[in-house]
Formats: sequence, structure tokens, C-alpha cells
Amino acid sequence: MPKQIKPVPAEHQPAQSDWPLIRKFRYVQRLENQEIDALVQLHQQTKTIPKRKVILNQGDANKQCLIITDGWAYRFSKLRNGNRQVINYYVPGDIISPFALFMPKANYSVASITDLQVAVFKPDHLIQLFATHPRLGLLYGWMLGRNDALVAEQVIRIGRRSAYKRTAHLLLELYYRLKIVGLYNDTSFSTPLTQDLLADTLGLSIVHMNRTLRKLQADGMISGRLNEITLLDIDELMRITESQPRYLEQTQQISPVVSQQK
Amino acid sequence: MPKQIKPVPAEHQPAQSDWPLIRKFRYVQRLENQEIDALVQLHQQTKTIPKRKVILNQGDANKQCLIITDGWAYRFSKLRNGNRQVINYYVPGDIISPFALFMPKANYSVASITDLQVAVFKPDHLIQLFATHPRLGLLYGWMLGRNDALVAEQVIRIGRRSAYKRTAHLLLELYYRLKIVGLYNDTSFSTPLTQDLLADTLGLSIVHMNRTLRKLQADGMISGRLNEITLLDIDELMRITESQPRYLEQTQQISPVVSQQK
DNA sequence: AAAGCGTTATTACCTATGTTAATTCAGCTG
DNA sequence: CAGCTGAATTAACATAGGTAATAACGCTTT
Repeated sequence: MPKQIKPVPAEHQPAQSDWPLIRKFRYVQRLENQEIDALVQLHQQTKTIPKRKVILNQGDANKQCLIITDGWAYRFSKLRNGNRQVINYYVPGDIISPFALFMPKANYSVASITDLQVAVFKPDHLIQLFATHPRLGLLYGWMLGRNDALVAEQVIRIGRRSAYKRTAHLLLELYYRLKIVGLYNDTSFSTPLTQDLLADTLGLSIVHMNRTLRKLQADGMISGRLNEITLLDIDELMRITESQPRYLEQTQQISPVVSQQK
Repeated sequence: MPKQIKPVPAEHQPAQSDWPLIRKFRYVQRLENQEIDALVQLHQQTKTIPKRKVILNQGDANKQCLIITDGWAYRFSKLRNGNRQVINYYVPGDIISPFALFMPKANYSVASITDLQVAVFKPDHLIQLFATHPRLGLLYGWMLGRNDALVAEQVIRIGRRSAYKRTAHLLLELYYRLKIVGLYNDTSFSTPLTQDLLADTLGLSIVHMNRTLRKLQADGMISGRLNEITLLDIDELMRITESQPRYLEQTQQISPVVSQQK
């Protein structure tokens, strides 16, 4: 087991209902105890996956959903010439194969970066879950919408931003995502990323990735290595990248609509 | 798995059941008459939107869903320096704001390209629709999954492909998407795209966009203008871009799971 | 503590794509 | 059918970012 990322509130013990997915949902929505119980159910069956392992291949049957409870993974595509493009990362609280219930096959590959702690559930389980707890269906929909925004943001990043801004923008995003599930420490956070992987995420060569990180460092924007990086000037980073992490939050009322359900 | 038979008189075929959205769903799933009726309901209220108009602004309340029945639109983000990045296109059969039920605000802007014919429905309508016709809920989920794949594909395109391949790849994708809803003609199809818009989609300058299209033409890959373009060598285009349009189809059985619903 | 290996760093050189700016083309509209 | 106007095209030049090669770091393992 690699070093464990430390959960934020050191004082409160990881209760049984403290799974990162639940934390994420609670960040946007107050949950009833029954709902929390139902979500805890989803975490029934757990499993460990070693690092640097391909979990899912493009085209594989989508027969289970995995909730990451510890560790990082990424979704990617590999081209013939060996190039790899990372589509998105999965951090604790994220679900791998969220569309498994609807789509028979995986469209892209997924691999672990670190050793992974995951909860496994059958896609079918969702049908019954949503039938019993309609609000969880809506939250699931919210999660899908948020994922959509994350990928859309990735498009904008690599489509119309310079290497410098791409990098700054992604680092900010990761910071906020980890913050939401409690995996941060003031303005720093740890990642298992390498410059190589980052380069394949941002569509850059590894050499230029390195140049860019060095530049961010020289400009006093960041410090430390990727495994424990500190954002030195968040305001400036947000200004540079024109980002409000709005797409991560969307915190408003998701509930009202629900009342019609009965 | 025995699925419930709907005792619907055979002669009862919904009047106007040829909406592109329905065509798209039928492409992957056989639908019962009742389901088709329910989908036709969604098209009750229609509306026209003029071309080149911003329909939705980043941050606007997501208070309605629009099904495009005719015309094209696109989702985009505009950066401070004036750069625009197109995230995806909407063609007939696509839904604008598919996450409206789950997310209070639009994360990105949407604008019409052509005059638009749309059907408007309230997001809440979906709750009741899915409750009555669970399979439509699954189809909706399938649609979201497909959209996810489309955006993921866009990431790969602009992240790790040359201008030439990006362009070829996008043209192929559009061809297949239009084919599914019946808007094609042998190997040619018409689009309202300009080189300017394409450039902002593929993350290229307009000059290079032009160079690239000219090159594709010189290579005998395409002919005609964007408003009526012909793919001259689809096999070769697919080889070059390493694409199987798998992510557009995923045609297998979506129904089995449904039987547990009651 | 030396060996081994994945990762980071750095240098020198190269090219795909961007920028600016001007010209031509095509479809309207009056 | 002349005159607009948005779109496509082209040329000349500039640069962000890619490639190749090598070195240095920092771990884990023996």
C-alpha cells in the first residue's frame, strides 16, 4: 500500500457513511438517513486493484460499476502510433462506468494509476435504487451532468488554451475536485500523476510539459512536485485561466422537482 | 427474459411518429406504440428559433429542454481573448440541455447555426415519462452515454491528432450521425458549417483549417463545399483516422434489464 | 552502497500550425 | 446586374510546441 492520502478532518473518525461518493453528494444535497443507507449499500462489495493496471478495455462489456474509494484512475484512448490521450481522471468518489446500465460496452479504456480501493455494484442495482429513492436518481443525473462538464472543460482546455494555461487550469480543477471529497491540505494536494501522464492529458509533449511546469514554478504559481503540489497563488491562477469552478459545483436546489415524485 | 406485452391495437400507429429523436431511439431499440406515443407527446409544443442566435448563456437557468427537429446548433465557450471553442454540435434528434432536470444552470452557451425547429418540454416532464415508461429512461441514459462518447471523442481529436486527421475524423462522425437520423445522401451530406466554425471546433486557426480542407480535397478524400460535402473514400478516411463509429451505435439490447421494473 | 529504473530536467534543433493581411469568390438584395 | 457582405483562399512570415538525445535525480532492491 502506498502512502495514504490524508483525509481532511483528522479529528472525526471515518464513519461507515463517510464514503467519498456520499461526501460528494452531500456537498450538493442534504440527504435523508434512508438515502445514505441506500448509498452505503452500494459500497457493500469491495475490491482492491493494483496500480498501473488496465481495468477496462475499449469494447469490453460494461458489466459492473466501480466506485473509487481510494486511489486514482484515468480513462483514455490509445492511438496506433502509440499516442495516448487521457480523457478524464477518476478520483475517490468517482464512478467508473457510470453508463454501464445504459450501454452494453465500454467506449474507452480505463487504467489504474495507484492501487485502487473500489466498491463494486451491478448496474441493475441502480434501477431498484432509483425506484426506491428517486432523489438519488436525480443526484446520479447531477453527477453525470457534472462529468459532462468536466469533459467539456477538457475540450476547452486543449482546444483553445496555451500549454501554460492548460496546465494551470487542470491543476486548479484537480485541487477543487479533491477539496470537495476532502483530500486536500490548505492549498496543496497530492497526486500520483507523472509529467508523462499529464502530458498525455493536456495533449503536450513530455518535454514541453516539463518546460511548462518549470515556468509555472519560476513564476511563483506552484511549488513542490506533482506528488505533493502547492498552489501558491490561487487567485492569480484563476485569473489567468478565467476559471470559476462553477462547473464543479452547481450547488443549488436539486430537490424541488422531486416533490412530484411519489 | 419475458417482457410484458403491451396490449395495444395494432392499427394504432401514432400519427406523427417520425421525429428525428424517435428515429434515433428506434435505431438502437425497438419501441412499443405506447412508448412512441409518449415520445410524440414530448414534441407537443414546438417553436422556431432564428439562425445565429445565442439560445443559452453559460450560467443561465436550465429551465427547459429543446429537442431539435430541424437545423443545427452548437455548444461552446468563449474565452476572454475572443477565442471560441465549440464543444459539440446539435443536429436533428439531439436534445439541448439534456441535464436540465438535474442541474440548475447551464455550464456552457448554446447558439443556433441555422434557423431551428425545436420541440420544447419542461425537464420535470421526464420524471413522469420515466416513471410511466422505464425503458425510455434507459434510452435517455443511453443517449447521455452516447453524448459522453461524442465529447470524449472530441477530446481525443484535438488532443492527439494532427489537423488533417482531426478534420477527417470529424467529417466522418458528422456523416454517421446524420445518417442515423436519415439526413444523408449516399456518401454526401449537407452542413451549415463554415470553415470559421470548424476551426473553432477543431482548435485550429481559420487559415490552417482552409489549408487542411484543401489538402483533403487534393488527396481525393472529399469534394464539394461544406454546405454539401461528399466523402470520396470512406474506407481510407476510416483507416487514416482509426475510427470505427462504434461510439455512435452501441446497438445491442438495452431492454433485458427492464424486466425487473414493474 | 551499488545497481537499476522510472521520472525529471535540459539542450539543440525542427516543424506544424498560427498571424497578419490582402485577394477572390458567391450569394443576396435592391 | 451592380454593389454588398460574409466566406474562402493565398502568401509571407512568426512561434509555440515537438523530437531526439543525454544527463541527473530519487526511489527501491539487492
